[in-house]
Order: sequence, then C-alpha cells, then structure tokens
Amino acid sequence: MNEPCKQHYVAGDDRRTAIAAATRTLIAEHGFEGLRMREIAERIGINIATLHYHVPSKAALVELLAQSLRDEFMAQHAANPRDALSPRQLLALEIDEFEQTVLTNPGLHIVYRELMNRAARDETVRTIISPLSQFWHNQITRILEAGRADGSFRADLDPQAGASIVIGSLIQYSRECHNKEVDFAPLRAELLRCVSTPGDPRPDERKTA
Amino acid sequence: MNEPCKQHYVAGDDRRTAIAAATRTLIAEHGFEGLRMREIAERIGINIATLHYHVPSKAALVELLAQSLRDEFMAQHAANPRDALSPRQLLALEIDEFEQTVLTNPGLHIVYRELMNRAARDETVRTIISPLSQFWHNQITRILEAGRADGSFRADLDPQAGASIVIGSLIQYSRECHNKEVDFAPLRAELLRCVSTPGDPRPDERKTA
Amino acid sequence: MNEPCKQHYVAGDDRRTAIAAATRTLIAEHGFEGLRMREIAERIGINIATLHYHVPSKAALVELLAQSLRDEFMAQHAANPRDALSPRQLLALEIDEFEQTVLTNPGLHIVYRELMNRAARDETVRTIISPLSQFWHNQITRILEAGRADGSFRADLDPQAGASIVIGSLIQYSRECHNKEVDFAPLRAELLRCVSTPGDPRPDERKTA
Amino acid sequence: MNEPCKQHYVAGDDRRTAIAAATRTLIAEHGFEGLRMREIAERIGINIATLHYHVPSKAALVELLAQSLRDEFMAQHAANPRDALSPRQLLALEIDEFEQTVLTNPGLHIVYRELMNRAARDETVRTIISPLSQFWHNQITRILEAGRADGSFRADLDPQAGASIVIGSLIQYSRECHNKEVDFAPLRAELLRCVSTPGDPRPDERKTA
DNA sequence: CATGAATGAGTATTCATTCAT
DNA sequence: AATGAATGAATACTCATTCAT
Repeated sequence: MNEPCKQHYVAGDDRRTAIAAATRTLIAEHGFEGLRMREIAERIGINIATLHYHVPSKAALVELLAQSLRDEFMAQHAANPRDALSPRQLLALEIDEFEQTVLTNPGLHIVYRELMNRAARDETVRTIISPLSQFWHNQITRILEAGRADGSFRADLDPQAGASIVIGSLIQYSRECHNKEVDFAPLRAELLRCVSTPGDPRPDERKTA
Repeated sequence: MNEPCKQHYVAGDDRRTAIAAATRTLIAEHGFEGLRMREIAERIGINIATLHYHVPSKAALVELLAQSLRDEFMAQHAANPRDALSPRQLLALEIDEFEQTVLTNPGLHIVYRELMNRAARDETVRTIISPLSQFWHNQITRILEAGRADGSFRADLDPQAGASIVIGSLIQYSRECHNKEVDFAPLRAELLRCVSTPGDPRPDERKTA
Repeated sequence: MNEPCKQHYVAGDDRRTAIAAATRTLIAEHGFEGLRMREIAERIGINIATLHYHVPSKAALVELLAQSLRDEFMAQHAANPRDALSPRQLLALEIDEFEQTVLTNPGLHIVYRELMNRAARDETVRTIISPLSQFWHNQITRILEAGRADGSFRADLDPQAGASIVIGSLIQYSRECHNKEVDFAPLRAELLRCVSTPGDPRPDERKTA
Repeated sequence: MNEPCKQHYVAGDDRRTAIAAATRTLIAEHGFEGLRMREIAERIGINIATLHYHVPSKAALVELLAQSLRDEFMAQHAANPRDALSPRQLLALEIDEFEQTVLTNPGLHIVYRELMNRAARDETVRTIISPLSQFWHNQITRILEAGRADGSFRADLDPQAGASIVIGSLIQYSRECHNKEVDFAPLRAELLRCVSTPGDPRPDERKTA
C-alpha cells in the first residue's frame, strides 16, 4: 500500500487525533473545569511529558480541541449530498443530521456547548468557534431564504431570526437529551410547521432511507 | 435611626447574599472553571476563612449560587402582573422580560448557561436547576395551550415542542448578545409569527409602557 | 448553705471539669494530633469562644488535662485503705487497681500513654506528668523494699528495677487490651512470682471481695 | 568512576528511603501531631510537590514509615547469629540489642511508641505494626519456653506473661531514657533474675565482645 | 519520541485565637 | 459568661509545565 508502515509508534498526527478524542471524552465526563492534562495522557497511555511534547500547553490543547470539533462538524455536513433538494428537504436534513449526531456522538454536543460558553470570555476559543457557529447560521439562513423565495416557507419569515430559532431549538433539545430520553420527532415537525406556508399539503420531507 | 451602626459585622444572611452575588460576577468573568474561593473573598472584602465560615465548602457555594439564581428567576417572574393578559400578550411578556434581564443583568444568563451545562454531570446542581428549567418550560407550554384554545395561536401548534423552541431561541439569542449588540425585536416578532394563526391582524402586544 | 445557687449556668470549675472530661474522651478517640478545640466545645455544647473564656489556649488545655489526670490518679490511689496490708497484698492491690481502671475507664490510660509520649518533647507536660510517674514508681519501689525486708520478696530483688518492670508490664498490658480482650490474671500471677522468694507457699493475695 | 554523576536526580527508592528517615527524625522531634509534609520536604531538600510525587498522601507516608520501621526491626534482629546460644544467652541478647538500639538510634523507639499508640485507633497502622509486635512477643515467648524446658528458667514461669513483662519493661526503660541518662544494667540483671531458677550460679551471659 | 523526576504557584480547607456585642 | 463573626497562618494536596536522560 501507499500507506506508511506503522510499527510500534504512532505518527504524530494520529497522536494529536488521539489526544483530541481523549480531551473530548474527558470534557464530556467532567466538564471544562475538570479537564486535567494528566488524565488525558493516562487515557491514551502516554506519559504527561510526552503529551506536552505533542501539545505544548493547555491553551494549545483547547485550540486543538476546537479545531477537531470544527473539522468534524464540517465533515459531517459534507457527508450528505445537498444538490437537488428542496428548501424544505434541506431544512429537514439539517435537523436529521443534528439528531443523528446527538444520538451517535453525544459527547460532541456537550463539548460544543462547553466551548460556546467558553468562547464568551476566551478570545482564542471564540476565534475558532465563532466561524463554525456563523457557518451553521448562514447555512440555515440561506435555506430559509430559498424556501421563502420559492413559496414553500412563509412570506413573512425572517431568515436571520428563523435561523436563530432553528439552531437554538436544536441545541436546547440536545441539552434536554441528557436528563431523559427525548423524541426528536415533535420538534422536527413543529419547526417545519413554524416556517412553512400555512395550509401547505406538506409531503413527507424525510429522505426515503 | 435606632438601627445600630454596623462596621465590622454584617448580618449572616447579607453576607451569604453578597457571596452569591460575587460568585455570579466571577463566574460571568472567568467561568466555572475559573471560580476561586479566594477571589470571592477578596471581591467582597473578607478573609478567606470568613468566607468558609459562611459557606463551608465549594460544593456548598455552588448550592448557594444555584438557589440564589432560582430565587431571582422566580422573583423576576412574579414582578409583573399576569392577570387579564391574553396568551399573545403573555408570550410577548415572557420574551420582553427575558430581554430585560439580558440587558440589565447579563451575568445572570451566563451563569445560568454555565449551571445548565454543569447540571449534566453534577447531581446537586441538577436537583436545584432542573425544577427551574421545568417551571419555565411549563409556563410557556401553558401559554401556548391557552392561545391554541382561544384561537389566537395555530391549531396545529404542539405546545411542548413550541415551548422548547421559544426557550431555546431566547437562550441562543442571549448567547449571541455577548459578541455583538443584538436587537431582540426580530426574534420577538418572528417567534410570535411562528405560533400565531396565519393572517391574524396581530395588534401590538407590547405593553403600553 | 454557703454554696452559691446554681440555676441555668454551671459554675466555672464545673465547666473546666467538663472540658477536661471532653478532652480526655476526644484524645482517646482521635489521639493528641486529632484534638480540636472546636470539637471539645461542641461535645459539651458551648461556643468555641466560651471554651476560650474558660481555657485561654490549647497549651492551657493540655495543662488542665494533665492536672485532671493527676488528680484522678491520686484519688484512685487514695480510694483503697492501705494500712495493715502485707507487701505482697499491697503489690497485688496495685495491680488490681490498675486492672480496674483499665476496665472501668479505658480512655484514661490511652490519654496517659499519649501524655507520656508528649512529655518526651513538651516541657509543660513533662512538669506535670513526671511527678505522677515518679510517685507511682516510688510507691512500687517502697512496696518491693518492704517485701524484701520482711522476707516475702527475693533477697536479691532490685526495688528500682523491679518497679520499672511492674509498671512497664502493666502499661504494656493496658496497650494490648485495645486489640483483644486481655485477661490480667496471668500477668498478675507472674509478676508476683517474679518478685517472691522461691518456694514460698503464696497465700491468695486477692482481697476477699 | 563509571558511576554517573547524579546531581538533580536520585533513584526512586533512595528518595523514599530518605523520606522515611526524615519522617522518623521529625516524629521523634515533634511527635505525630507535629509532623508536617512541608518540613519533611525541606529536611531532605526537595520541593513539596516532589515529596507528593514519591509519597502521594500523608496516609501513604504513615504506611511508608511503618514499613521502614518494620524493615529495620527485622534487619536488626537478623544481624546477630542466634545459633548455639542458650536460652539465657538469647534473652540477654534480646535485651542487649534493645539497649544498643536505644543508644544508637533513640528516635526509632520514640517513633515505635508513637506508632503503637496510633495503632489503637488507626486500622492501617495497626495492620503493619501489629505483626511486628507479635513477632517480637513470640520471639521472647519461645526463648522463655526453651529456658523453662532445659531448666535454666523457673519451672512455674508463664512464657506468655513473661514475654509481656520483658517487652513492657524494655519499652518503659526506653521511655525513661529520654529524661535522664539511664543505666540499663540493673534492669538487665533484674529481668534475668526474674525468670531464672533460684540459686542458679548464673554465669555471665554477656557475649564476650 | 518518550519518560521519570522535579517544581512554582496555586487551591480549598482548617484551626486556634480574637473581639465587639 | 456567652457568642456570632472574623482572621492570620498554616496545611495537605494539585496541576501545568520543565528538563535531563
């Protein structure tokens, strides 16, 4: 193969990936305030000094974490094809993808929420997380605009505010998931109703699996 | 006055109130992970041992904080009279009150968000914060139910999901406030439109100040 | 009577007695290193400041403790009449009294041992405890001398060394009592045999109860 | 030499040995209640955090201390050959070894007494110290049994009680050593007389040095 | 790359003691 | 005589970070 032969050691980038993964797990478990460099090292079976070799400081770790989060968000978003989908289908897809992530990788959103809080006071984190939030917001805004234009969404819909509503609702739902088992379907339906032209026949927007 | 001049001594409850306030300020500034007992003591000008006299441990401090938060939420909610208001006016009032708090006391919501994250892994915090969240959710749900019943809100509105949408949107907006100055009006209008019966004349729901 | 009328409060001396008693109990439970002024106050139901009113400092407390110990030792020793007893009976009485104390008031000897260790490095404690130890040692020495003189004890018995042996053995036995239930009888018999003239008929020295 | 020059680094076990030694010295000086982690670190010239690196907690320190004490006791006991010695010589050797230790390493017995007191209320210490005490007691008991069997000790000697007497006397003597200069010889002679068959010629049991 | 050992600067907590009331 | 509140000094322990090997 053209893949380099890895024998006993792990390539530098894999190490950083492992570190980012362990960091995420630990934040999901103990929160940002309970994140310990030593514990990360233990989790992936390396010495604390080795950890510092790969990630020189805790600030650098936060940066690595934020980047890993951004990469995963982007990758997840790029996974599904979006061409030839109606605005309603696109919005439904956004909601479904979010649900998938919450169910598949619940730690991801705990960390995302934690990072968003931290961004309020930490310049570095804000620099990395803000574009991500912005990207998501824009994505939804454009969908709502398109829907309003083609008549499938309300004519008086405010795309900016609508995007905030959609995103806020999704995050709120992911928060509620931690306490009890939550069914996404009602929120999904309600969100679609909220933006849609009243009296619309509303065909099933869910992708035929 | 016949009130004795207090120089050195402050009534016990005043101290705990001051501690709770300082704690809130500091969490707003440095987050939960940056909360230091010593800094709280310094902020209100007492010795660290005195702080521990009133609040024996950091765990007890978190409890005090959560309770102070709950008290303030409840007080704020009880401040405005709610009799003789239509569902639409009630919902608008909820949104306006939230906006007021965000503008007046921005730290409150930072702390609230921080505590909600912490509740995901801290039993004690969850016990105190959960009822608060529930109360809020119920409040909105009941308003939506009433509006649906009297025809001012959509007939196909799901009150539970609708409440999550309203709350999630507000929290999301309060988060966005930290970065840039945010105008609540568009969200307010959009939220009301979302739940309302289409084609409604929609009189101005804002209380005549 | 000339005794002052005690109504709600306790006379100063009673308070000091209560403090000494609580101190003893607490040392027996947690050792000298675990002795806390606050815990003493709690045990007798007074405020920590009140405790300091009666016993100004921890050093004063140790002094009070040592004195209370000495008083009790002396009182216990004076309880039984010693006239008209043979040396053998006197020695037996010493052993029996010790056994009684160990069974009746086990904390007393824990504290005594603790204070003896402390005396090795604490001038104040040594000043109060040393005379007590000396008194005990002299008491035994004189009994052994008397017994050697009247022929009931060995002619080559060294009273000084003998006293150390008797005292050391008793203390050692009291220590062993904490782990398992210890029967004093074998030690009692062996000690008497150790000092006695060989081949003596040895009548029962135990006081007819 | 081919030995590497160690400036900054000391082998892990050496550190723990040094810590145990410093702990012993400090307990001898200030007692258990005056033992401070910081002072141990200072005594051996390391940082407090380094001390905690090698001995994670004070409880672990007590364990280390107890083990070091046990090791030294065992080593000292194994130092002298015991074959081909008569029971009387063995007993004398026990006494002489004890005297040696008291004179050579007086701190050892202060610590031993302190640990024995602590064992009364501390499970961990008891677990480590008890076997040591038991071992010593058994050793003496067996010597007394052997002497009684070969006729050199009294026929009516109770080996168990006798062992308690011997041990208690020795410890008592070591205690008395702290105040004044004490001559062991009288106790030594008296103890041997206590257990011996009366009228025995008693050759000098002291090893020809 | 990897690591055992080391450390400075903290961090919550404790404790004897004091003082105004 | 009693107490609630306050405090300085200490105490065990932690953590990110460094460095010689």
